[in-house]
Amino acid sequence: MKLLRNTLLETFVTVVECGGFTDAQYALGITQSAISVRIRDLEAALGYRVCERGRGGFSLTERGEIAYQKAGDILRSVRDFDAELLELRGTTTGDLRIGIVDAVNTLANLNLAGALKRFLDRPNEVKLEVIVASPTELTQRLITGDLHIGIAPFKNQVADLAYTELCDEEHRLYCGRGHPLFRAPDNQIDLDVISHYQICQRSYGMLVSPELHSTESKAVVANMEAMATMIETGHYLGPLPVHFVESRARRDKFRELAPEKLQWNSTFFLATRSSRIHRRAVEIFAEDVIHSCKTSNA
Amino acid sequence: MKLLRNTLLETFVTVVECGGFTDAQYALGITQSAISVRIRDLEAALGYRVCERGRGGFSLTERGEIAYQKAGDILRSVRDFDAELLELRGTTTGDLRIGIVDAVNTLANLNLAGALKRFLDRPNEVKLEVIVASPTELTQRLITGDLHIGIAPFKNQVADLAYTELCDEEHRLYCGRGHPLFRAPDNQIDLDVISHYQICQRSYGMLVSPELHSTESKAVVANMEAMATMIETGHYLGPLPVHFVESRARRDKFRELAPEKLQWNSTFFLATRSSRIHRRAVEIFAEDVIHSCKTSNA
DNA sequence: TTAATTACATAAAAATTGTTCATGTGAACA
DNA sequence: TGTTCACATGAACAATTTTTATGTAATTAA
Repeated sequence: MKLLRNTLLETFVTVVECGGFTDAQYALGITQSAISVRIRDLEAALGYRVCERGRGGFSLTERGEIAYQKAGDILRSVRDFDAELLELRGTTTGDLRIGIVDAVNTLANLNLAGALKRFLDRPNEVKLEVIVASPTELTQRLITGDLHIGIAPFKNQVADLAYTELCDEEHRLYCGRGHPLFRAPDNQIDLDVISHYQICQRSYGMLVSPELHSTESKAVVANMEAMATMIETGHYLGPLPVHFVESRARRDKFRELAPEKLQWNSTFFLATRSSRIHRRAVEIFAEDVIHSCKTSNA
Repeated sequence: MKLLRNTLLETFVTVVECGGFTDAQYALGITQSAISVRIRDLEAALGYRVCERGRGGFSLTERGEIAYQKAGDILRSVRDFDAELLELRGTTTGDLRIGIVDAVNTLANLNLAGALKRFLDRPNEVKLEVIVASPTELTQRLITGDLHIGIAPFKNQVADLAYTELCDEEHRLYCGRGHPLFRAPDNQIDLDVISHYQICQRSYGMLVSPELHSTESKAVVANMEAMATMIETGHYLGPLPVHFVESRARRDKFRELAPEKLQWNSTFFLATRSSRIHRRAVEIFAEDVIHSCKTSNA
């Protein structure tokens, strides 16, 4: 590398260490005449002679001695400087603010924890920040630049953001222990029966089954844990992601209703700002998420 | 002179400081295309982009920011190095970066202007730079080599720096026109009375009168002008250097409080790095300051 | 004393590097 | 929809650096 090109000083130092021009030409890989010219130029620039040479032998002058010491010092710090700037080539720095919806940690296909591990395992100095919010809020904060990356089932996609499809999340309708339908036989449950009961909805309108659309719901919830709690009361039916129920050993507390007829998917996307050029950390983490998602689905 | 020729870094730093290529071409005295090529080469050498540019505006990338900081550092030390080697020739050259606290220009005993005149009157090619900062910041920048000489009331002296005492600065407590004490007769003012009023303090803890220590102050100020302004409001008492008040024809706007009991000194020092061998310019200017200080006190 | 050798200097030619000029491009603005 | 701005790019030219070839002075060997 040659950020600070410094032929004169390097030549001088090498010549001193080789004890003359003749040996230095091999060390430097140039001809003896080139060295002669370089030393002449150095002395012209300095305004004084740095060494005595010729058939009589090689020796530093008094000032040349001082110059040699100082040249060694500066060359060392220049090399350090070069190394520091080059190291930036591999290092990722800065803040990385990621926004997700709640309950993604059990979404096996997405494997967010895996992506984070992958990202953090590489050498970097990134400061991570993860926030949980609704898709609508995530969209807003991505546009303003408040977030760098959003992971959610974005249903209404906007032009300012770029979306990459990640995986599907399967939802079914559940009821809790105290609910009239909890012990009802499967064959007695159909859409018509279900429509007689209160349904608890998620507050952002993307997890609503089209079949249940007509039912007016009195309970609205903005969080997966809250939804589970509402269903556990036995007063409401409600949709939950399958992975959410299965991962928490709660199968005995919930009952799937008409699993053949009532199941629907929401698609998860990774979103970033499309306009501005991304920072390395953003690009790399996006790749990590997409990679770990593919791996999980394979 | 250019012992360490370094067009790329210098171009980069200049471009950053000019906020784009277009202005930098005048600062550097080359065409815009040359700049474009140089920045391209720099980025090729580094392996990453250092800045975003174009019609959309100029901005450093994340890494570019770091590179810019480091480049500035190395360029400073390279200039110092050049100057050191050149001084062996006999003349004084290079950068001389001096740091002072604010409001020293009216400190008669120090006579900084006199010292500068004396220095500049001698034949030399030194490029002067004077910056104003708090003693704490000056200490920091002296240690890093960012500054060559610091002049301030250094209270906490560190081992890495060498201090030479220069002179004392006398402080007294003042109030402004609108203040209740402004027209109070002298014999009614004592420490007890004073302690009932708000006192505005300097943010670096060296100009606080020991007698006033107990009083809790709600106003803190980092600059002498700001202190004067606060006192002029009539809401605060505050310490000011005597020379500051007297030199500005402001005696009628301020009133000294208990001048016999409340006066205290801060001692000004000249500080340089003790470890490293000084450059001629540094040594000579230090001598000039000390000399003009002695002359003023005589 | 003279010839050979060593260690470097120098001039001219060749190669390399850097700069300018003229023109192109794409984003933002009117 | 065209214009302008800020930079990119290619070709021609200029400057610098290196090599090649040769010269010179100081030693050393004969």
